[in-house]
Amino acid sequence: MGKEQLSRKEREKLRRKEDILWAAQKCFGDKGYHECTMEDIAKENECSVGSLYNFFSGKDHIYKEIFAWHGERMKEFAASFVIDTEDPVGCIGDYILKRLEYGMEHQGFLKMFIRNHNNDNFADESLWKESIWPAKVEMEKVLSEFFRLAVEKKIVRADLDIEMVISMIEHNIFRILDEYFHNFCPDKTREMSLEESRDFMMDVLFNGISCRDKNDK
Amino acid sequence: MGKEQLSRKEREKLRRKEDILWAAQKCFGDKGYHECTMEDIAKENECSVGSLYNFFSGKDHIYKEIFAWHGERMKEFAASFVIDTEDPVGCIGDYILKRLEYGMEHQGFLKMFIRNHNNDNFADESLWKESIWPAKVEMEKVLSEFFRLAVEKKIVRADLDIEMVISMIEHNIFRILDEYFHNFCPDKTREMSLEESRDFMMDVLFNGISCRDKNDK
DNA sequence: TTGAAATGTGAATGTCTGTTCATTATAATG
DNA sequence: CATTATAATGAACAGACATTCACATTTCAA
Repeated sequence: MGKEQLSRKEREKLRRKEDILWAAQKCFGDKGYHECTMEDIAKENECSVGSLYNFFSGKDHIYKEIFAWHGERMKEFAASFVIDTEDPVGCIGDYILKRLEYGMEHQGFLKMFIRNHNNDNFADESLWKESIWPAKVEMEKVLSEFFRLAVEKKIVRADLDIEMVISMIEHNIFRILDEYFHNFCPDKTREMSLEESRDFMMDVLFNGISCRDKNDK
Repeated sequence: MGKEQLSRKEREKLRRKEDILWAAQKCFGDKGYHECTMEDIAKENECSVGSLYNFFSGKDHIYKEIFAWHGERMKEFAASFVIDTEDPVGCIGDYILKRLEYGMEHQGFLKMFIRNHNNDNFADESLWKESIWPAKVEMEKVLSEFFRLAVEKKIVRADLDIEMVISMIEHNIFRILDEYFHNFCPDKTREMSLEESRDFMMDVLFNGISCRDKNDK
């Protein structure tokens, strides 16, 4: 990303755009696309409704920009992984933890993401296909490579459909974040760190829940 | 449910109500609460908008009735399970398959359910708490009992938080149904029966993805 | 300090859609 | 068939909200 050809003016404008995106992300995340009004966003950003239109052509433009922004981020995220051929399982653990951390840092977006995944909001196929799908593919390629290595090293069973396993992991990541975000059930004061959640998930995934032959693990 | 104290009139009225619920479920499922208009529902049900108001007080009343209806169904579903103390794992497999079948039979509702779970639509807490939560609890109690037995019989590891495992299973059920409903990725012609999906999920869950000591399972 | 360009503002506008209701059609009854 | 009760209809109404725009405020170079 060429950065220094921007004048101060331009940089300021960009920053203000990102402020709006941030505020909007929070609103969309909390309420969903339709329940979130332009006034909500304006209030969250401490500006007037009209101002929003100085930066974006409309509500769905804002919505799409949020996805585009994170699409880029996710691609960078995928590209940032280095493969440690000695320890593919460690890499997988790393990957999962980083995904969880990203989710925690961007709650608003994650909620938008999950909702959109469930086809909600204005069902704009292109939004999904253009911004997020390619990034998702990149990320899954990374996992895929780790698993290829793990199978090669006979750490992971060779008889499984790895794409399925990856899909399970992806959904599990959302499940964990889900449980952090929602508090449907405040009676369970399940205080678990992201690391612990990750470890639990990997324990079950790799070792299974069956007792081992002798006693148990 | 006392059934025969209803006159023919009343039964007809009830049937027409259920017709509307069915049509509405399809629309809400396809489009989500806000994108689905009363006219959509009327069209789907082949009647006029005004007619809907002869049976329901408004749009959200219809929405809530759908949840209430399925809440009842889910409670019956939970109550219908008989515990085979000899084979808890078989029971678990049965449970999962039946859940998948129910999901396939009620796609519209399932999509509504997932959306609502993600806090979308008109965020009416009471709807969730009153109709679905109790039913969900009942269903999870069934699974819980199966697992208690399985642990007792030393089939399943005793060192795991079973509630977590159940949560994983529940989400996996949605994941599988999700993949059946959506076709984001039409290149994968992954033709898998519900049984196969269930078996895959249980294989991974019980045995894990790691290679066994000698070779593999 | 000044004036012109950029940015901010919120009341006014138009559209979309849930709801109502006067009217028409259908069914039930004797 | 005549009469009454019940249900269906869709045009009209009302409110919510995205968008616009005329005007106010700020910024900043000269």
